[in-house]
Amino acid sequence: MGLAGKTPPATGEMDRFVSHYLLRLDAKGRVSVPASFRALLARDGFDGLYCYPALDRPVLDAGGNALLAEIQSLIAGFSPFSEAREQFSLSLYGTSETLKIDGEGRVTLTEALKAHAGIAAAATFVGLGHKFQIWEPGRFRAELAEATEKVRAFKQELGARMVAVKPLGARE
Amino acid sequence: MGLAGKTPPATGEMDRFVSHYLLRLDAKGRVSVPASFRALLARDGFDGLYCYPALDRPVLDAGGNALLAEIQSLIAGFSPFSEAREQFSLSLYGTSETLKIDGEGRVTLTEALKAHAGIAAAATFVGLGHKFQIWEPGRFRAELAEATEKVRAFKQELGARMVAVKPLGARE
DNA sequence: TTGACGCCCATAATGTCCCATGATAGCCCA
DNA sequence: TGGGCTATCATGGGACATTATGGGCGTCAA
Repeated sequence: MGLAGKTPPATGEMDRFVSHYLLRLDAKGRVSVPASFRALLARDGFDGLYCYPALDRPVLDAGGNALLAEIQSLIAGFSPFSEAREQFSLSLYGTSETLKIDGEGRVTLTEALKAHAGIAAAATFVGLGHKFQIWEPGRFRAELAEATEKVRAFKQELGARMVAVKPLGARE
Repeated sequence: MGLAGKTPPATGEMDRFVSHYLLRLDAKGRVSVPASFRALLARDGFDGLYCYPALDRPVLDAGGNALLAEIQSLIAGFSPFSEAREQFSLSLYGTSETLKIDGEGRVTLTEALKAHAGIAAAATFVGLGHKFQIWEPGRFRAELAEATEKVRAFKQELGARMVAVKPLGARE
């Protein structure tokens, strides 16, 4: 599908995962998936939650068809029987879970998933646009601070460069 | 972005956020979004209010599709699974909120947003063209004074330089 | 049996919707 | 040109829906 509008978003609804939420796990190990995320997954036509441990950091990537499509295209980019393709398929598909979402909008993370992210009593769900991540709250705070610092530095550098290139009245 | 509008602006309507308004939060924490801003958001085809804490100052940036597009294009510049993309998404989308606008044109700022801007009892909405900002009134006054001073100085410098380069009023 | 997991209901807190009010600004018409 | 009439706006508050969370029971499999 194209970039142009599709299903008219309902009130305040978005076609991307945004914001972040801190949710607690109950005694049975269940966590509520934020309502806004659930709404997006439903609109995306995905029943359940596609989830896997991120390759290089202690966090879980999750989402619906949009995420699945991205992974698919990544793997499709490698030649059919290449070593790389096998490895990517194995590490992405092989460790993925399709979690069931119960009537109240909760999921139960597997032990492997929780262990990878270091999640125990609570989890932070963070929207990244086409997908979202699930972090151990403390680690999320640290990561957010670091990421924000990087973006800030980038913005300043960008701003400085613009001024250098267009000294006078560079109007948009 | 193009200058040409899409939907013909009605009488006195603008295709940019301009001017500033001081609005109070009610007991439930709601604030009215200035009517002229709402009209622009509606014309922009965005239902709700996209809002996030500014990177380097105690202010909130807000807007509709135009603002969203700006962020999206920044992130789209990084390759799908790159570290940079993940961090930019985390910081930009992760701290964003899509606030719902109620039937009376009000929004409820989240605690995180209010904390970042230092907003408690009132807020100043300031038009910045394709987006607008939400300030704590006192801070806005101070910032405005400072900015005005800077612009004044810059204008004088610019005027002097213009005279040197293009002696006679070369206007667009 | 003993869990692990599915499905159901209960509840407190929050968020959303709807209607009411006073103030303002714009408009029409004499 | 002035004077009121009305649509719009900012604001207040109550009623109701949704959310996150807790816990009860069966079922199916070790």
